[in-house]
Amino acid sequence: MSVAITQHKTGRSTVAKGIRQISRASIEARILAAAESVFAESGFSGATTAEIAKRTGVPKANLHYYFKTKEDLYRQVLQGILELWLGTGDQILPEIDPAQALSHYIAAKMELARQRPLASRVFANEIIHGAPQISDFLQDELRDWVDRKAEVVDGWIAAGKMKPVDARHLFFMIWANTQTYADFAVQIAAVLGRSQLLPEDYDKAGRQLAEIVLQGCGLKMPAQWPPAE
Amino acid sequence: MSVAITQHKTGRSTVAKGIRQISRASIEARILAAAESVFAESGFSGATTAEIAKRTGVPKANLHYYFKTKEDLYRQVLQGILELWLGTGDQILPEIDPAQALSHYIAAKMELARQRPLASRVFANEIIHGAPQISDFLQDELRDWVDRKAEVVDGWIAAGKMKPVDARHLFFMIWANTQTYADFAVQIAAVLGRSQLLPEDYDKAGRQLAEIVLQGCGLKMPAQWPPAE
DNA sequence: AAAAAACTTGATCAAACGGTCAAGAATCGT
DNA sequence: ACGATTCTTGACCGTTTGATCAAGTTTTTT
Repeated sequence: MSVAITQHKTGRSTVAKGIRQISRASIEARILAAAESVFAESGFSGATTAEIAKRTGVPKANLHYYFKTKEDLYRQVLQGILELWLGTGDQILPEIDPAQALSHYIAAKMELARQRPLASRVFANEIIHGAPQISDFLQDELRDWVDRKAEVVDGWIAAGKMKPVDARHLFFMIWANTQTYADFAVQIAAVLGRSQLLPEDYDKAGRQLAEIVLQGCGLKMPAQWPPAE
Repeated sequence: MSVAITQHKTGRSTVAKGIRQISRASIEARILAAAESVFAESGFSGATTAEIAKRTGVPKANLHYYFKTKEDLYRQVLQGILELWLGTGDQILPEIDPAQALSHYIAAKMELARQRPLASRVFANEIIHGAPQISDFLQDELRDWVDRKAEVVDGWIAAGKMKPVDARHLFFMIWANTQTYADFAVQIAAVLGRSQLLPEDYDKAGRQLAEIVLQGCGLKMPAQWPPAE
């Protein structure tokens, strides 16, 4: 019985603690989402904690309860974005067909630009202003990532599967092109005479980028576009 | 004699006025240069008039004598940058060979990224944050520019001089790739394991971009790279 | 030479902002 | 049930910043 009670108690408190954790995680997530949109719109300096609090729907003091400083909040927003960055490119492996791998990567990056343009803009802003918070990430994780992927590409080239190109600049090309449709969306929309970019714009951009990149690497477009999961 | 005196006076005053204008233009140019670097580093919100004044070497109050407000100064910095933007691409004309025209354009844009990275960053920052100051430019001048150039490209395609590609997305591709080496220089340098980008990096990037773009358009690289003026 | 115009600059101000605090409300552990 | 912990919030504070001003200096005009 004491065991039962203890179990009951333990069960109750565990559930309660679980609920509190979920609730805490939930409000933190809401703050982070609001912060991402404000940082994307205004940059780090232009963003105000008051605006982030307002979009979250909590008083400013409450926001500072969950995130000590604005910089702290900004770092955590960036953290989530960096995980997105390295999360793509899992198909770039020696045993995969290069045309398949590259078109898959391009499609995934373009999809990210379409679905998470705010994240892309926060990232871009951070880099443009000298990457004060993420220079370690760039020099360590990202550089390693590129080194590994470049080895794969070089392997394809050595095996005669594609034309010789500089693998690193190839990645820069794919990054630049896909991110430009998130970061510079207003410019592209203006030139296209639209108020905002449409799904078909991203689709066309991704397809043409894949066509030109693959062609430039001496590869054939896969029959299916966008490539299957 | 009165004529001579008058001439002398007029001469003196004209020269004096000329000197004053030159002097005024000179200090304004120094302020604009300092402002460009501060806006590039910190964005519009992050930039302070105190820092701009400090880099110019004048008291803050003096800066406000020449430029009424920070926004005013920012607009004039942008103005100069927009003129750079439209100043390239003069070789994209119906009668020019497409391979020649495109490789020339790519080289010119890459050269701009190398020589005016601050300008590129100020521009990028403005666009990322919604282009509050230059949406008119994007919708009018830039859109017209692209419309005209796209017609030229479409003409080349119709004449069978190059493979059919979407001309607008082709320009977006060139812009994205060249500007990325200015805007994201710290990221690219980090991935390449350098402290900063070297001339040879820009050179390699430009050459590979031209190779891939031209190949993608079914064109041959010109014998000479970078192309002659 | 003297009045007018243009320029310089230290001091100052009001607004905005990041962050704190204390007091209270809600929830949790036992 | 009740003390302890966690959370909420309006009020408040020190700093930063864009901008102004007034007093003075230099240059220009006549």
